Amino acid sequence: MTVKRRSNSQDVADLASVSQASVSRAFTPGASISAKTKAKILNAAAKLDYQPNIIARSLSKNQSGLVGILFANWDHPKAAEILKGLCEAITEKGFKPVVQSANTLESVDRAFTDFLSYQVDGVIVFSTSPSANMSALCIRSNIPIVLLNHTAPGINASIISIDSTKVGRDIGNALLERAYKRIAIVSSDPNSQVVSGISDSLAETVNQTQGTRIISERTGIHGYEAGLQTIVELWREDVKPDVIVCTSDYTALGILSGCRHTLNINVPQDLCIIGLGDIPAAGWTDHDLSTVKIPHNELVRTSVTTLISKIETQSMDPESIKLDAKLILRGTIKSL
Amino acid sequence: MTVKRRSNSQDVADLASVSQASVSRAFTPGASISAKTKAKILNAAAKLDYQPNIIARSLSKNQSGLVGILFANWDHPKAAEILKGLCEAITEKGFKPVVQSANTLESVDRAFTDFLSYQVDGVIVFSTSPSANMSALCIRSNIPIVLLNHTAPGINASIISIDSTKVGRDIGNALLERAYKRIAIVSSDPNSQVVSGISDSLAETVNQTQGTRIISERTGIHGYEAGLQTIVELWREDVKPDVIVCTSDYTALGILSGCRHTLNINVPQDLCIIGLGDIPAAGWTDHDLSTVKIPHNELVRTSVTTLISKIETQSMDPESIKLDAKLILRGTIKSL
DNA sequence: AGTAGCATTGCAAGCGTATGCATAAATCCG
DNA sequence: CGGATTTATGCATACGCTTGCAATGCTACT
Repeated sequence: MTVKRRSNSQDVADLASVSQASVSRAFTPGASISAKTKAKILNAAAKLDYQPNIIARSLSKNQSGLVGILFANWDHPKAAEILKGLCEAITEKGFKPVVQSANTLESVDRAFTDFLSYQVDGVIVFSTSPSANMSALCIRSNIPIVLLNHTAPGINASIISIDSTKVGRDIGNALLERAYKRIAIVSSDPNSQVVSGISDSLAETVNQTQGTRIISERTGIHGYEAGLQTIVELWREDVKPDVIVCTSDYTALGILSGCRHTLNINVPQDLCIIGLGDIPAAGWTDHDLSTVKIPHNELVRTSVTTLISKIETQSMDPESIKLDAKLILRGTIKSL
Repeated sequence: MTVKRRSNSQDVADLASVSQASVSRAFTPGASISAKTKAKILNAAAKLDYQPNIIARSLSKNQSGLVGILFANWDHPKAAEILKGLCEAITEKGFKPVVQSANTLESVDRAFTDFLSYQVDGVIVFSTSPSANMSALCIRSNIPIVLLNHTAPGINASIISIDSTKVGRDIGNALLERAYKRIAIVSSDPNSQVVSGISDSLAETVNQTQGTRIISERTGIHGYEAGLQTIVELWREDVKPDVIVCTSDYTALGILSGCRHTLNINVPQDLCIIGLGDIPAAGWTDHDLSTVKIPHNELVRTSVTTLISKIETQSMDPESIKLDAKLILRGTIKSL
């Protein structure tokens, strides 16, 4: 079977007896063309099943309409939701998302190179751990970049994240009000700026009150099973915490399960548990986990809006936007 | 600040004192070029921070290296994992994934049009409910299309899915062996071919044994809360099921929770519960849900491999591949 | 009617790369 | 060493579109 060639603007022009340039203008919003010829052209185009070749358009307009999404944090409980949001918002703005998965540092590097090859107009990065080369890549690339819920020191990119300082303060205050004393922090990624922002501000808040303090901090704990194991270990210590602040809901649920089924710890009387993320399971009556609701939708939309506006204004000035995350108190913290 | 223009092959050619054509060849694997000039060119390219403009390449090669992913089923528990797998496999093959979210029928249509505009070389569709226009679009588009775990009647596309007939038979046999009698089927999407494949084959299997039968079938039930509610409703009926086959683990977990905490139903003695998907929570000791493990990784890899091979061989012949899904028996079914 | 002013159209030159063809250089073999 | 063959390079064109510029057609006003 012969491959049927896609028809191009010249074909349409011939059929409509106009110049190829007019066909182009018929498909360019706001171009100078009379209603009559435009109709004639659209008609012919429909007959030939023609639609503009965006690749070719990109070449002459020197912008591809492609937005790169560098996605590293696939384990994030809301990964799908976030990616969906990104893709939809990008599409809505008239661009197309090109997704690149990146786990290792080299792959980040390669991903950026690839993006540049594809002439993407901008890049959104979703990754918890910052990468050293990122900074260099941003400068070299000369296209706007937005980091989603993730900061990196001295980077030439816009940053959209939650206000982790406020989250830490809110948690601290909630704990102080309820006279909890000994706080343990359990986190996954030791390099996450959001996590360290929360714990720093939490520490600062509770340190103002005599007798309340952070007694231990564990990192690299990730997921339900790891949580289960962690609570067992923590409970072997001489000084046991009466609060566990956990930077992942899944881990927090593992801890909670360990308390209830393995160790018979009375939650929330003897131990308060606070997660992060507000995954659906956190709200299930079985668990009723206190947690922090992260405004993913807003984060996502803000990222895209910010990026696109930078693309359209050709601006490279980095911007930093912090959104509010709300502390949700459920059954795993004493009620006042 | 003046925008620094990206350097192009001509710039490199000038710097290396060769023709532009040679630069092109230096970046084309297998092209006719001497090692010496190639080195000289790569050297110059590095100095100028040059890399080929793939958009321009696409134009002359008449293939973009883009693969469209039409993703509708974002609620799928493994959505992120699947999308990650697709993106990585596609990248690995030297292509780039362009992701398009599609919920409504019109958006599917628009997505395809957009894909064609972007000259994608092939499309992978992940969606449970088939769309009528899909078929027409496939034919019109003249590019290979692969449907992932989703079939559609008379469609001109390759289909990669689990062997739902075998799953239904396996479940049926497991139930017969344990002398369960009254089966209820609870499913989410009434249009899913995989779901109907399972229930048809399950019905066929159990119908061979006197006294065992499917007593009710409910569709449109989706998620944990819906499951909770469904079991309450089912338990108000005169004839109660002693098996619930549920085409989503989340829903199954909701049902299970309802049994244990609300209705005090003895699982698995009085009621057997079987889910679909084997999400992590299904394996948690709290739940210990019997379910069907779907080989997502294989499905994903097979889809991509199939698509890419069709792209490379320019073949449009649809292919249908069925992979095995394993029934996993845990605490929610009687042990033999 | 004549002309200034504007809206519309066509012409042609790009955008950055690939590649067929012709030519030049290198290699081989007797 | 010379001619035949292979390999390397350059030239020029094509890919499908946009857009500045010039030419044309039209409207309105004096």
